[in-house]
Amino acid sequence: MKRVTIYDVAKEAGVSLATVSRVINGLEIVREETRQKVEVAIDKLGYKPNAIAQGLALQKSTSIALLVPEASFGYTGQIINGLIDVAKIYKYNIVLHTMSEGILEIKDIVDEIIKSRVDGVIIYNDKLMEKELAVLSKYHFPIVIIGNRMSDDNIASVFVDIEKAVYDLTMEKIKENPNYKVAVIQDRINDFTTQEMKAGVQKAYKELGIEDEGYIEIPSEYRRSYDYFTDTIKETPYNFLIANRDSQAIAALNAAKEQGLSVPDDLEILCLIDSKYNNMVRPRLSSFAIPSYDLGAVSMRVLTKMLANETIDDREIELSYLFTPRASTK
Amino acid sequence: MKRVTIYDVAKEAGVSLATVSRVINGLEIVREETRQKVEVAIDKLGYKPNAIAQGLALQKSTSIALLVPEASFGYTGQIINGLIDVAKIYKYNIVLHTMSEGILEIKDIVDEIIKSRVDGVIIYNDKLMEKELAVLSKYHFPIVIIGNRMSDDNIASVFVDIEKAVYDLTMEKIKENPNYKVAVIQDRINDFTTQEMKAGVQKAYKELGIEDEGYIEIPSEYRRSYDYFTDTIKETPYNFLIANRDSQAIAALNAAKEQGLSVPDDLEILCLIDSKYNNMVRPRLSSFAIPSYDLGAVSMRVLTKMLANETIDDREIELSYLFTPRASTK
DNA sequence: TTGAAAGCGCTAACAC
DNA sequence: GTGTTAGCGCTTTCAA
Repeated sequence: MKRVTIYDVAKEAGVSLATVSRVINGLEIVREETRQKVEVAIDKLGYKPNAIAQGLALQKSTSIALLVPEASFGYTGQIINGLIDVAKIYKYNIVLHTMSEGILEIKDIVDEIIKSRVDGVIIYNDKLMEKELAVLSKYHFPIVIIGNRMSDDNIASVFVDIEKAVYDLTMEKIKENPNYKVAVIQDRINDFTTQEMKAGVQKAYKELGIEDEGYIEIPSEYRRSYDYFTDTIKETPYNFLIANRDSQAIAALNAAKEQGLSVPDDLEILCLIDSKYNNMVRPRLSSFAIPSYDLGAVSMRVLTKMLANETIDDREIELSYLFTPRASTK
Repeated sequence: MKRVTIYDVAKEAGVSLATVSRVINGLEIVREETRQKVEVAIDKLGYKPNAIAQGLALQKSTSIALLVPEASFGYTGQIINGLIDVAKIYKYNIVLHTMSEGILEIKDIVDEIIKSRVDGVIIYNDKLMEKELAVLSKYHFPIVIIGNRMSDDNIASVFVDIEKAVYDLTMEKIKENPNYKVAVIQDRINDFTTQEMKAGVQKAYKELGIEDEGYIEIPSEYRRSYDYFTDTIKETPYNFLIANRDSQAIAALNAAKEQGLSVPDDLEILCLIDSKYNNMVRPRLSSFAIPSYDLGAVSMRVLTKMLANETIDDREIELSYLFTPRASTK
């Protein structure tokens, strides 16, 4: 079963391959009658243009790369869905790459990606700090970062201001009652997000003249945060715990309940990411609904603009979260 | 910033482009001295072979397509991780496609995918029935199906025998006590899996001479299975509920507890898919640990064999699950 | 409006 | 061992 090429169609229709090319690209300068002939031939032969050859001739691939951290598809999944929906509209394919734990530097991965000749790349980052991402600006290559705020000639970003979200929340709590103790729980998997959250609480406390308050580091001897909280939560000096992922908040929630604490009366718990599981635990988990689908969709849209050389008014796009109170907070 | 091509390298090194090609492809017939020159030139110019052009010349793209149902990345994520890890070894790129709810027939999607000139495709299916997948055999194109048992000249499959898993479990229960009532909960999102599960219970019951027993259909007026169970679970005639996803089992679990039933004493609940959330609810959820990472990894490995024209001893690869009892079953 | 031909960057015979 | 050259399938001037 030989693949049918543009030559076969041309021969079948009795025209030149240039004409066939014009027809499949919808150029207007083809006489209606000729177009008909070509279309009949295309149908008859079941011809599909070879995207690879088109890519070579046009110097572009109509595909973009998506780079995500490994194994975290729970949250990333929504981002990917948003991204794919927009990509479909603009007829881009998505090539998926994952960043395995510390095997390669971001630079090496991006080198690999660029070599594969995609037209652009979207990086979802919840781990790398700004300085690690700085190398990206050396590439003369369209890049969109999800998670961090940064921009450059060929870099745009889409993000939620986590630091501000946590700051606002903390402020609200300690304004009501200056002795109220708010703390962020370390998320070992997401260094970057952890730092953002930590900066948020600490900024609030600093304004009250308190230093280095509001951060719970999970000691490395604990493999699971559940074990840590089981050991410590009864004596925790905090009234309000902020976790990144739902699973961390649930771990704290379970430990608290099992150690005889009442949530939210003795201890309030909240997580940033809103997932369906937030509604499945008891008490139901309050959260910031971070618009993950939108993060993906907006990123892809921005990238298509960059690829089309459209002017982009803002290369640092902040999306807003929605505080969603449920039963785990007062 | 012009892209550097093989010609530039050839000129820089003072050799022909054929020699450069040999060097980058690691062919042995290049004199060491020449190789050095070429490598120096490559480094100096920062040359990377253009994968698109290589694809054209070689008639292959070294990328494969992955087709998954939309929005279900929770479980699919592990499959993707397995797949990517193996893909990396064999230097394949993965182009991600999703199957939106009923918009297009599988045939149309696969047509699109083939047009993009990937070397093969892996389809994760939890929805389509065998007959819907049958159209795939018309393609002269390497396909691996995850989920269903099927094979053909250019089709292989990797799956867990869900029907058997459910059958075995049901048998065990009703052998202990013939009056024990086991039921499978409909999963509207995963028609195929639902049918497999249903067939499993019903086969067991049929061997006892009981027809059409053991299946709970969630009426369409209920948007969430939680609401359905809240209304009905107190009067449920069943002792043992089998769900597909963790979220369904958790819904039943919560409803049961809230309606005053004790799990597992009054009612046992179990789900097929093992996720971290199984350990986070109380009582902890028993499950079949379906090896999702392995499903992905094995599929990719099989596909690489098909692409390399290696002989494959078995095109229908069954992976085994591991029953993982926790606190929600006796 | 259509066709001829060059070129996109690379591989692989085939010569030398 | 290395160079020459003909494709791979398509787009796009430039002529006709």
